[in-house]
Amino acid sequence: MSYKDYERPSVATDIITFGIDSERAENKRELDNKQLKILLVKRGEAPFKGCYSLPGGFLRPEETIEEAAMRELAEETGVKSAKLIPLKPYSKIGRDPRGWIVSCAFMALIRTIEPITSVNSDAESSDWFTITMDGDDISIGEGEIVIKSHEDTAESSQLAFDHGQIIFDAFMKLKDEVVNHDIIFDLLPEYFTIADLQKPYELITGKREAAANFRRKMTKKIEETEMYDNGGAMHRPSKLYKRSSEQK
Amino acid sequence: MSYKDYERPSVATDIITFGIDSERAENKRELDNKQLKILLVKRGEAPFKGCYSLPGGFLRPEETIEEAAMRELAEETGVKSAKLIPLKPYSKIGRDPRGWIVSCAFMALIRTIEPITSVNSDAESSDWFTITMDGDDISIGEGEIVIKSHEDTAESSQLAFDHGQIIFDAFMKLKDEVVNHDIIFDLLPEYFTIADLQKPYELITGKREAAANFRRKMTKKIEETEMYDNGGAMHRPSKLYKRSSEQK
DNA sequence: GCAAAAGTGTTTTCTTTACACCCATGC
DNA sequence: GCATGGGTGTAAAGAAAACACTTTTGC
Repeated sequence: MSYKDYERPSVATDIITFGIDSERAENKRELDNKQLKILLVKRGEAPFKGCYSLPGGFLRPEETIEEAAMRELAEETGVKSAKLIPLKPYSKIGRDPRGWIVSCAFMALIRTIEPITSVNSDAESSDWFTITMDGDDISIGEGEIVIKSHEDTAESSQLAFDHGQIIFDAFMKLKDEVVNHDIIFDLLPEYFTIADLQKPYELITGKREAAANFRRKMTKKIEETEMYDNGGAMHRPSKLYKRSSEQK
Repeated sequence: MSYKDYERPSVATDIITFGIDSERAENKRELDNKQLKILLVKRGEAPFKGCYSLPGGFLRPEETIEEAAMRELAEETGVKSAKLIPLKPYSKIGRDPRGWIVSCAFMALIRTIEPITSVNSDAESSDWFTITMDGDDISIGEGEIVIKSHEDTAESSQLAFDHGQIIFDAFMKLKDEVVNHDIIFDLLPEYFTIADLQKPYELITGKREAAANFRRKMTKKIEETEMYDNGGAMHRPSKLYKRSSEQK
């Protein structure tokens, strides 16, 4: 019996894209409001029509899964440049009512959030949603979607398929990677202030850092430049830094 | 156009199994010789007939990829109990000469190395091979197979498919998990001495640890028992410890 | 007694934390 | 001047590394 005689599943990929959004503060004294956001699409077709889901789609011949993930992300959301990090395969029986579909999930990290440009036929609309963590529970948007760590996350939300589980797993992985590796830099533009670094760090790890100490912890990993940033704010302008070129 | 109209790849899984092997020292004064080993099978059929490869096989309907991995591991090598950790999907075009095959790779950790019992038709024989790391290069067996970090690992060895790459990626992941999480305990039996803990730790991280300091670093994570271990060795017997029950 | 490993204690060094304080900016 | 964040200094607390030393075992 050859391997070709086995039945084959469809292979899909789902992508959870993280980005940092900066919103100008109303008060010119204060810092920009930063938020961690993820990219969701509203499904325009069954199954789960009207639900939110992660962008994704099916693997095609002559492409790797990474290429498929980048292609789907661009098609459904217009995002073209991202760092891809493999998550894990999701293959539970019945996870997709359409049939036997295995999804290889990826996390994508982008440096700047651009307004959504492109939308293809599968998706009704795609948009950025704020994601926050409180303890081990995750909330998306204005409290619309909550993923509790100790529940069956696939069922407990307005999210399609097992995407609640994927989002939960991804957030935990992101947190782990930020703490143990230097993946936070993949969420920042080339030049950034130390506050640009600290706020996202805190949003993801869930821990407040003392500014003076955080600065020292990071100086090993960054280089200072001769540029300054001050969007007309009423306080001392901040030096711009970049990731140090060694030991990347 | 429905998703069903797309061509589908075959989905496989490959499993890299790590275990710690203890060999009685000849000198009754000395400690057991411990080695990190991985499980390879010698391929009995084309392609790559005669080459070594990771155990693995195709995903079947009505099972998850994790279940497929455990099933294939048991069928090809007799290993029945293991902790599975997802690696990543391997999908490069042409990675398998038989056709379009995507492999979801897993790492499996076992607590005790048993002699190989079962061998199915696909594999000519399966066996444990010592794996060592020197810098970023990895050697398998008695210097028979070497995987260099900066070469095209898929080509440079007697390993089938892209399994050299998978083994390399897995070792790096194992090292990372041992340093940053407490995954070393999944390679040990329930009760162990501190030396049982230290030697594997050093083999995987590639760093020697001072015994007194290593002990202190680990005491937070383990509990002592009232049992002692001394295989008739000419030195003070060691207390047996177990992983602490909290914060697992 | 001897060699080897088990285990404890102490000192030094480095890292993390907490907190006080000065600097620069726009209004 | 004032509020706010940028940035430096310093001391205390905690963790990691280095090293000396005692304990226990089988022969």
